[in-house]
Amino acid sequence: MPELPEVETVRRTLEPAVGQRVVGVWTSGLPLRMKQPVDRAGLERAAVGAVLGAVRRHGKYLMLEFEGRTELVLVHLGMTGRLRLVPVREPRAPHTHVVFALEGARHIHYSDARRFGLVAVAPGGERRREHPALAELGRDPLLERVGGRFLHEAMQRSRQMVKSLLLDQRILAGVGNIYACEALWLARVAPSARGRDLTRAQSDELMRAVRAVLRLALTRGGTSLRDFVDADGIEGDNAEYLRVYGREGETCLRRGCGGTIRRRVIQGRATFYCPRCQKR
DNA sequence: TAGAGCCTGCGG
DNA sequence: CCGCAGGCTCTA
Repeated sequence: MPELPEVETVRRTLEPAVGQRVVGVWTSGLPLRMKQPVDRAGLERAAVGAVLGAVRRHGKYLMLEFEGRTELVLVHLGMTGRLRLVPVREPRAPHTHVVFALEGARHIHYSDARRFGLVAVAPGGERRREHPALAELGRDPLLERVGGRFLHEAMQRSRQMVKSLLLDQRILAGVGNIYACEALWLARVAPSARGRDLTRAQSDELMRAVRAVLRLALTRGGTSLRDFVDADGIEGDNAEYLRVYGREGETCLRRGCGGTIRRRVIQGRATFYCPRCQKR
């Protein structure tokens, strides 16, 4: 479900909880990603009794930092994860796996039907990369200055298709299946092109396109195709602005193109593109 | 570096 | 019933 714009939308809507003290933690006991049970004792150590100091994000990961604590809570939404600020007496929605009880009027609920997500404890500050999930994370296109030169060089080291390289979180952190398709369309690059075959100019263009589609989606509160809602339960509007994703068989929206959008599977992921205006 | 696997829910 | 889903990880 969630790529960078959706995760950033959740981060922003979670901000009202900053400054509030955590008074308790509850976990369902069911395992999340890779059948890892949530470390309830770790969550208590990291959060209970402390004030939420900040909610940060890198790529698709959220980091909850607590004042005076050396550890942080790492959250990844997987495909169906939701992090919501709900009224204290609201019952837990189905598939709720973690609750942070705050001393104010609202609690933080993490729910995740498919349980592909992650809620874990990691070292804080500079040592956070010691957590395996963060160790190899690449550059965040909206938090760091990332140019076409970086992308171009990273792509030289592989012979994968450019679509797969955009999804590789070790290069750019935060791009997922929807925005990879959208950025490739915007940059007029075929998803099946080898990344290492892109010129430096194409890499510049692609990097600009990546940033553009992420930024635009963010201004619309993210893309809600089925599951995504922000911390207040509100859906994003970006789905109506997608140019290729999910539009198989429709006419290409590029002015004067007239091609027909196709769908093909690349590395197990549905890939939408216009064979007419996206170059190999 | 493909492919399977992890899970549940939805729509055809 | 079947295929499909916005992600990641482990395996051959």
